[in-house]
Amino acid sequence: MEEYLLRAATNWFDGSSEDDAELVRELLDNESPFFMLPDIVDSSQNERGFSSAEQPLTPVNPLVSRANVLYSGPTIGDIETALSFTNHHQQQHNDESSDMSISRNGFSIIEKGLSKVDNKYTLKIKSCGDGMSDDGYKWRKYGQKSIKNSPNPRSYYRCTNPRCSAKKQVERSREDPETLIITYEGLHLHFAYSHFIPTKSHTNITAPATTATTNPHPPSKKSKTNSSVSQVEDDQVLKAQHLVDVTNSDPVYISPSEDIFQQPGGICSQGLLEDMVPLMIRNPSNNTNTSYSNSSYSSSSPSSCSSFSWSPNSSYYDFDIGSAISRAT
DNA sequence: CGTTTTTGACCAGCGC
DNA sequence: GCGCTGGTCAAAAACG
Repeated sequence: MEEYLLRAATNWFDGSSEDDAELVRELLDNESPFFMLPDIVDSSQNERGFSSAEQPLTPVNPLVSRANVLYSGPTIGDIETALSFTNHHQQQHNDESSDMSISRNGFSIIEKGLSKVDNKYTLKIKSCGDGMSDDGYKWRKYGQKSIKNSPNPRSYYRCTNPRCSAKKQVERSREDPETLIITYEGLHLHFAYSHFIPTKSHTNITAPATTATTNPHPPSKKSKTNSSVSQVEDDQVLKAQHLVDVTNSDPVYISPSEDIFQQPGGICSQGLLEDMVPLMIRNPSNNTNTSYSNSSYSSSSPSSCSSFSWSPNSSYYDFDIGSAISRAT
């Protein structure tokens, strides 16, 4: 299956770049700690999700249509709908099963929800007690800044996957010290690639009509460094968009509020922040059973792309999410 | 010893 | 131009 994907993916990139092929090979490596196929990883017969020729190709085709979601993106309305669903669902879930309930993890409630500004998602969540958040990705802290007139520093994180440009900032709300403000930026493309599954018509590459309206990186970057990062991201986005439009010259937007809910276990499939953010707060409690399991993966990297866990054992005043995650695991 | 975190320095944008 | 601020870098320290 991997060879099939690689061959097809190489075709998607016009076969002009070995780097592209290398990239796809890496991204499609099911043993990569950065990558998993969430729809099948929870197979009880195969801990790693897939490895044999028995894995049929046809079931992945729906993912192609789901890939169209990537750059059309959920709207705030979708997210709000999802959030309202989550609150209801979580209540039911807690009634039925208490092992992973949010309250037992000392965390929490979506207090103020999610907003989107300049293609950045700002998530405000209220922590209970000394709880800290872990959105399921492995982040590397690259900076911390004291904010004027605020006792709480802001921490900067990058996705540990070198191919991925996703970033987030975490700070504690000035108004409410129990509220964490997490700002997500960029895309978990290394995860998204997994869902660009080819079909028989995969040679039909068209220019994406949605680029202008869905480009996650508006030309508002300030610094030189940001510009270079933006360039890389744009490059990745362009590559991904080639993939997105592989099978459908007339992309159909699939509302996540309809589509993701139909997935077994409600697991996020795209891994894009636009999808991950609403999803991970929508369904934080039932991903443990489907979390990535790979003994070769470093013990310091607890996260799978679709797992979602809270890390209750951390210092409230340290305000260091990354450290909290590491310590908790 | 390799990896991750810390933290001061540096840089660019912005307002005055 | 200058100072402030936010974001990033990178060397040192800490960690496992």
